[in-house]
Amino acid sequence: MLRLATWNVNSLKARLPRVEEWLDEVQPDVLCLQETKLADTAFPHLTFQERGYECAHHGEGRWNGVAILSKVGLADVRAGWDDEGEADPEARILWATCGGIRVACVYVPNGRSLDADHYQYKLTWLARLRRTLDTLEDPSTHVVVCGDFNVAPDDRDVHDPAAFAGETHVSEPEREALARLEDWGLTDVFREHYDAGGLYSWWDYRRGDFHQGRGLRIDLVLASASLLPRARSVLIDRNARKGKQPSDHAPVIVDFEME
DNA sequence: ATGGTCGTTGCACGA
Repeated sequence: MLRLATWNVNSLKARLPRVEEWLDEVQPDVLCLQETKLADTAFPHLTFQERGYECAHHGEGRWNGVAILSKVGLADVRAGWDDEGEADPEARILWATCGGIRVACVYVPNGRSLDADHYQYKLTWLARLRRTLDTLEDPSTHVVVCGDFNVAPDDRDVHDPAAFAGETHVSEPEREALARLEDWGLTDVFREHYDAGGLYSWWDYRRGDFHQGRGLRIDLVLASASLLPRARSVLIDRNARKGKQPSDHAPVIVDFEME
């Protein structure tokens, strides 16, 4: 079994004790982290090496930052876009091959508001991700694209769809951009296993939203067709959202049956 | 109706 997880930790520096505790409990083989908010030189490699992980980090310092931790190999690491276009001004995508899976760890731009430049950046970013998938050398490879997509795929993933009208994370262009990734051959593993709404991965720190069950499901594990039938279980670990100094996101864990 | 809470080489801004 290969246990893969993704978790937006909202600052790895602030969250390191929680991440260590969680790693010891859950023991994923591969962990993708978003919003490390660290420079590469500040990444706590030793903390993870002690637990048997090889790590790759793509950071910029204050904001963003993505990492992949793996106990099952970490090969062909690529940070940022692998195309002829301009470098991304923000550290939001990292690739590595782990245990026979080509893994992309993504932190999709938030978008802020529908009229913001950042929203256009979000749409452009997602389209560029689709084009990157189109250029993968061997389309038969097992592929996982996981992370914080900042898009709720459908209204089941939103606690109050009416209240979100006109906001980011639920707009049709974003959902279409996500659907273009799925068109390539990726499937939202959680949705493949559960039809129910009301299961979320992010809750605003304010207003007691977590306690009140007001969240969004925006943290996704997308798996290629070859890998999808190997997913034995998928879980949003909402326990990790409880207690002292939690991230505002919960990890998503998938167990894949591998050879 | 409004604001609320986290994080950051913080004292405003992003989420």
